[in-house]
Amino acid sequence: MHGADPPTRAPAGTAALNDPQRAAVEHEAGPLLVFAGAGSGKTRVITHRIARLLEHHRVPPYRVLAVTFTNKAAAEMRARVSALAGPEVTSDLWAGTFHAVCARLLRRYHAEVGLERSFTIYDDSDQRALVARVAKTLGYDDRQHPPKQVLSWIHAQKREARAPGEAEPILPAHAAAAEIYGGYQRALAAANAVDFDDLLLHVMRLAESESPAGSELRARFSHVLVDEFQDTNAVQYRLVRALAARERNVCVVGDDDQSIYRWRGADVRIILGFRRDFPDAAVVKLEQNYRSTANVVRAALAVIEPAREREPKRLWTASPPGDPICIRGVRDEREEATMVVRQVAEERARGVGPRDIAVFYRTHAQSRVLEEAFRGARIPYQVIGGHRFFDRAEVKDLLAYLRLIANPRSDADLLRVVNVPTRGIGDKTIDRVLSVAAARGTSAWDAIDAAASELGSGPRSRLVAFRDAVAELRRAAPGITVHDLAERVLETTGYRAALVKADDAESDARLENLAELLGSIQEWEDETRGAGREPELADYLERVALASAVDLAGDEGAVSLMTVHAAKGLEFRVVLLTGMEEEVFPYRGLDGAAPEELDEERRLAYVAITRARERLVASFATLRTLFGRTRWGEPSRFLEALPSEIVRGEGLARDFGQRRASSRRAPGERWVEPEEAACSASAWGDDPAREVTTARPTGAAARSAEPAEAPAAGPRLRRGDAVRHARFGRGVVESGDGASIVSVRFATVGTKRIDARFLERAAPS
DNA sequence: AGCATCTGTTTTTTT
DNA sequence: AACAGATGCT
Repeated sequence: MHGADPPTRAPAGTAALNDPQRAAVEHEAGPLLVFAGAGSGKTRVITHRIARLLEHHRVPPYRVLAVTFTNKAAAEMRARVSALAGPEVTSDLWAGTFHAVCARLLRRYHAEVGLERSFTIYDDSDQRALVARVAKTLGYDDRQHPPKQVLSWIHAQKREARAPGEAEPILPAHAAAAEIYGGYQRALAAANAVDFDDLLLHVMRLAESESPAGSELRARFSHVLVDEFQDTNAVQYRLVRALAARERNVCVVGDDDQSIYRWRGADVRIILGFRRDFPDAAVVKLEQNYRSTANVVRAALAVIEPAREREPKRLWTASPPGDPICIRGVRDEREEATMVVRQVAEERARGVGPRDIAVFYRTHAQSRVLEEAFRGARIPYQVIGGHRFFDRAEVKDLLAYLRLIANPRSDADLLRVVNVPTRGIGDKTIDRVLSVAAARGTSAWDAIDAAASELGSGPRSRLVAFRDAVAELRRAAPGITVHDLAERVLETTGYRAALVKADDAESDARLENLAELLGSIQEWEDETRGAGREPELADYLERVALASAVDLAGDEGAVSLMTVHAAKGLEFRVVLLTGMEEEVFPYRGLDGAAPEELDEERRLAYVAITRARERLVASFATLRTLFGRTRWGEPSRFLEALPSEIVRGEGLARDFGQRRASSRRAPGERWVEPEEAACSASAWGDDPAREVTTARPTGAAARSAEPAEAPAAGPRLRRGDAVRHARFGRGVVESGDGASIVSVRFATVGTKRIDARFLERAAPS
């Protein structure tokens, strides 16, 4: 499913489907629930089923809705249906993520929910900024009500389809949050904007309503198919139920073992809800895995089986055992990165293509060391997700201009660019405009004229000039391509000129990024025309707003680095699973993990393992620095769970037992025998550097990177302690709780932040 | 207005 | 360790 690999294992054609697959494909009418184990040919079933609906049952393509987890998956589905049923039918097929499908429907039914057709989709930072602004207007202190927390509470409400008035204030702070929620929704409406949740909520409410649009929506699709159903939230489910209400031809496909998005409102119990709402649903279980070797399947089962509350099922495979699971203990994350790079080089030498190799980690923070190693080894790689291209300031600026042109009422965008580049529109002027807007309940754009009359002539003329510049671009927009519009923005706003004038390394980089953005716009326009549609600004902005990490990944011949979450739905010949230590994976936040959370980690590990077709290499580090903390790590319980007969390397369960038993090893003890550590001796075994890299640190003096337990720290200092510094003299600790850096107020030089090692205790004055 | 600096803050996972 | 946001300074 990743890259251009055709499905090689299960042959094409309906005849080649196995029994349950065929049952799911040929299921005639009415609700259908498919439990699809990892690698069980789920995508085949969905594509064959759609092709059959189109060909055999003569269902018009525009009456089929297929919801996928990423837009890339939708595109692939389209392509595969085309291959089966002919290309002409699939352009009218409705296929996309919940969000993309709803955005498209909203462009049609915008008036019914009080939006203009050109509404803007607010991303995370837009949302947070808006919450902060609303909270401030309502007079709330942002320390007492941090926008981030308020926003996440608002999201929690919206995921349960609760309007501001219906929200449940459990804590006192929630009353404030509820009020902010109300103001937030009003501000969105004034800005002709929606957030991600609104895309779903608006359409759900419409589809459940008795309005003409509601009945139209309920009759619109004769068949609704939902992939990755286990990660559906309450709103998404209600939406599906409503859209399928008329004909009840709803087919949901999922795997409760792969439910990994509880934290954003997905609820496996939705499957129970489905069975309640559609008691007559046919149930099909796809249990044969075609993707992976038997060893990989066994490993995956060993990890998932202890999970509570699983749908009874039995994943099996007819594949040969294949290579054992390779487990590698390394000293720290740097050595892990070295190991990963070598393994990749070895796989490449064996003829495995770069696209067939993936490196997984639990959190994005782990990617940096890996990236450095890849760069050092000059191996092409791409990071999926993480710090995104579209997060860069200059890219956001240009997009903000484009969004403002499409929808001038979008306050978030106006505020972002009104003084970028600097044009003498300062805080005072902006405050004026905002307070007029707030007083009238309009957007900032609509308040400009009224506000301008209250301003002095200088600020007024600058503000009006900005308004006219945007208005002029807006007039020009329909007549030119998106690319040319973006180009014109850079020219007429002076944005490019400002960067050229600055003439330093940073502005050069920014210009390059902008050139890249322009190039990608051009590329998108070419693609869109190639698909026979006229590229429109609104479509482009929507695509940018709703693209997932995987959607944005190029198809270059590069090794992919990604979080396990991003790997969902993908597969690779070789998977390198890094950071397999307790606390890292399973991830343990500050508070101890609840059992449900641990189960989610378990399912996440299951997803990770089942991505591998041929080979799985898992690594753990004795010492890991993450989020600025260096700590000892123990091998993950998910490694311990693996049966020793399918494992090679030093991952045998009894080794773990020994290591557990002796929490502190004897100084100088080697716990990695080189012969054992080498899963394939060729690349890893015969390296002179191995002595250094695989031996565990011999006591505290071995390296400069020390674990938190044995820091080379000065005295443990607390607030109020009197200290002495060689140069600054006497001082008093102002903050710091035993950490190595403390803040000290000196009599001589004022307050300094300083490493505790340079301090000694002094007698209290 | 704009810069620098400092501070606190944050890091699970994302449409 | 890295970042964003805020504050204070020029």
